[in-house]
Amino acid sequence: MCDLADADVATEETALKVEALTLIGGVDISFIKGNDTLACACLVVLSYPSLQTVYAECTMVHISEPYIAGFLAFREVSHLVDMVNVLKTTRPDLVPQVIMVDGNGLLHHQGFGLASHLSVLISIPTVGVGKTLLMVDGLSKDVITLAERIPLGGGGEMLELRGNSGTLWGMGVCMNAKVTSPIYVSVGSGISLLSAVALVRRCGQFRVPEPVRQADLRSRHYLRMNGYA
DNA sequence: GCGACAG
DNA sequence: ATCTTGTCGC
Repeated sequence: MCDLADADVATEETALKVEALTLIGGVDISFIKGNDTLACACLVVLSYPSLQTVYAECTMVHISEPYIAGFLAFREVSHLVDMVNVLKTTRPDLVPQVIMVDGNGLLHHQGFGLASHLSVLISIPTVGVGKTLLMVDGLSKDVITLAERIPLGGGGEMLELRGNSGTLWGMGVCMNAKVTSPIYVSVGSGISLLSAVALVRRCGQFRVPEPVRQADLRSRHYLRMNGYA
């Protein structure tokens, strides 16, 4: 028996071993209440496992595509790709081995959400982290209550997100016993679901894993600091 | 037709 | 996504 929390970060040959994991990235885009075309994109890099922010960049971006559930990638990826490319040329020493995205990966109508798009475009593994459940393949709110719940060390648990077809789209994850509402973890690419869940659970005690949380906090802080909110 | 709908 | 006050708990 092995504790899930100690599992490798991937099961493929190109396995990203935990021992090799030193940097985790996080991305998020925050919007302004009355503005639909101006937003702040943020990319952060945290040391692992200490979770200290070693890089944080915020940039105002022009949003040209509307928000349509299922098409989030068309609205946000280009800006996220830009930020990663800046990091690659500016601080190649801080390019993370994996990036957590505020959006789904496999948990998507076409099995290819924002996290999947980003991963492919930047050639870096990603983990999709959704805060609300995207109903796909028969998934619904009650699936959360009927789902098979697997207890995790630390008091948390993960809930299988299985659709009518039997497909395992992702996992509902509660960071610890105190967190009631789960986040929805799904594979972007370059990492297995169980490894993604194990990794997410090692990213703090808040409902949202630290990399995504930091990107969220910083992008919002940036907007306020520059007189938008 | 109706409901659901990541951020 | 964003708008909001107080409130409960470590």
